[in-house]
Amino acid sequence: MPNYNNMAKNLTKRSEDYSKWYNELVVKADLAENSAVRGCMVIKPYGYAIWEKMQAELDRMFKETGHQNAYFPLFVPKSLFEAEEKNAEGFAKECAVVTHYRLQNNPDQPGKLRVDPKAKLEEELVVRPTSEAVIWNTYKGWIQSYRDLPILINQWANVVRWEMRTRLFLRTAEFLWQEGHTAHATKQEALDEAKQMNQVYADFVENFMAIPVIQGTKTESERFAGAEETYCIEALMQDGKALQAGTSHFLGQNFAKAFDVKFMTKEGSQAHVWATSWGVSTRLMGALIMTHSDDQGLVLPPNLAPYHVVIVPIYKSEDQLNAINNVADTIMTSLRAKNISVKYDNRTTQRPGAKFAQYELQGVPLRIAIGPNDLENGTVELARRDTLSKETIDLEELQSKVTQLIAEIQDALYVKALKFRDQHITLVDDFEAFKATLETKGGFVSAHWDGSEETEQKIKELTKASIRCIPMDASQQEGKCVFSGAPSKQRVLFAKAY
RNA sequence: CGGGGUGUAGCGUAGCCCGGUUAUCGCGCCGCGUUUGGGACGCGGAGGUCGCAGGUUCGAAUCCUGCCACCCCGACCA
Repeated sequence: MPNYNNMAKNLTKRSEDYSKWYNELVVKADLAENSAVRGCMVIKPYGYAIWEKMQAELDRMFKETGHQNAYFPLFVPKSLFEAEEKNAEGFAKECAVVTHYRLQNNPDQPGKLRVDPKAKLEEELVVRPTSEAVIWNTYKGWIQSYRDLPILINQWANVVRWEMRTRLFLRTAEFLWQEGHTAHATKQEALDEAKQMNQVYADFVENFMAIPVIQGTKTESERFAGAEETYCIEALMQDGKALQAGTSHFLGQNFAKAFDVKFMTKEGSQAHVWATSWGVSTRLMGALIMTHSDDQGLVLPPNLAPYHVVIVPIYKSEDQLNAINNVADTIMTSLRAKNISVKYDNRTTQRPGAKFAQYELQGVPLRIAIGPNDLENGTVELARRDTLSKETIDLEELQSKVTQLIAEIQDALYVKALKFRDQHITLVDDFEAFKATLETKGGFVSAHWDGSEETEQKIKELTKASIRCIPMDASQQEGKCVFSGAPSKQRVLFAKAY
């Protein structure tokens, strides 16, 4: 029996039946035998359906907060890319670069192609690792007056970061995400926007994905390249490692200055605009898996499940199947009337046991089984995925029961994850305990820090734990740095992270 | 780019040290039949450049050399 739990806890583990498990959602891209394009993933329909649910809800939330969608080019001319120095420096090591625009037949190897040396680009194009450069270059032409502000735009796109090492879901070479880029007349407005969007992420991840998060700010060394402040949401996975689930950056005037984006104020003077950017990616699907899944496979919160309920018929004869089909039709009509999505699996090519196992692997929240006994008694068997419990209930109660359970499961998943997370936040005041906690228990360690980058680095070297965030809601408290003993005003959260 | 490991059917593997019939087994796949309340069973069948190139040999999955790819650990990172 493969240990699916380990796979759920740690997506990086390679194991006998690993592929069978994640194959429900994605497969590793197998592009070409000697291709350098590795660490990309193919998102299969079932996995993509989950992503679409996430997209739809985020999109709704963005629009509710006044944002609009737009789309910007994939290619960034090198000269634009390097305009904001810190940003360019931060991403330079992981850029894919287009140098040519044409292939031709290879005279030395008939039937093969080669890059046409005459088709060299005058200026190389960087495949966007993020879109600040392209977008700010564009905003420059859109902004003249305070009347043009704010600009509140989001784009759904793919980006490429040529990481040295990739991890399925968590760090693929190409990934899907959304990136919001806003421009404001005042510093305060931009700060409020960055915080607001971090709050939107926190709400989405907690309420919709049932994953508890901690909001905070990043230390300078963990900050986004080119940002003045990075807000983040941090989640804890079942294996005790932290995962950065989303970030929202206050960019100050760095990009406005780099791209010369100025506007005329009400008072008639020229000023640089203030900026934010914020994003979440398909990495959230990794967070979903590593937070909720168990030995039998995925566990999906109802909000994200491509279908809430699956109906499996159990029959011996064709007559029975026909009778069950009728009952299933009635059930589907009744549930769909309550906006519950239902799949009826009456394939004759699979046996019930195989179907049960498949839908558990897929994490479908509720399963209804209808068999000969149920036909006789006017009942169905209702099983929930999160607790793996089953009960027999009357058909008349089904609609209300399912409606109630869907809300209950969404809630139960969050509560369970929250309990686990809270049990894995350990307050620590000396370095020995700090190390011991990380070794034996994992999770977040809440400790005092003297605020110096040097201490942060040393701790990382010694324990592999980094400062995940400086929590936003933490109370001020006098203390001594867990490493240096220097005075500190607030605890921060350390953890080993993905 | 450093340190370690692995490449045999769609997936997972045995065989390799010690060279010798037609390359092993399981899952999956196809056909027929019996089955169907938790991943069915029986019988039959299809599927292989043994990572690639070269060498040694009467003979190479097995030994030698070179190359390539992938995995794990580091540095990098959402």
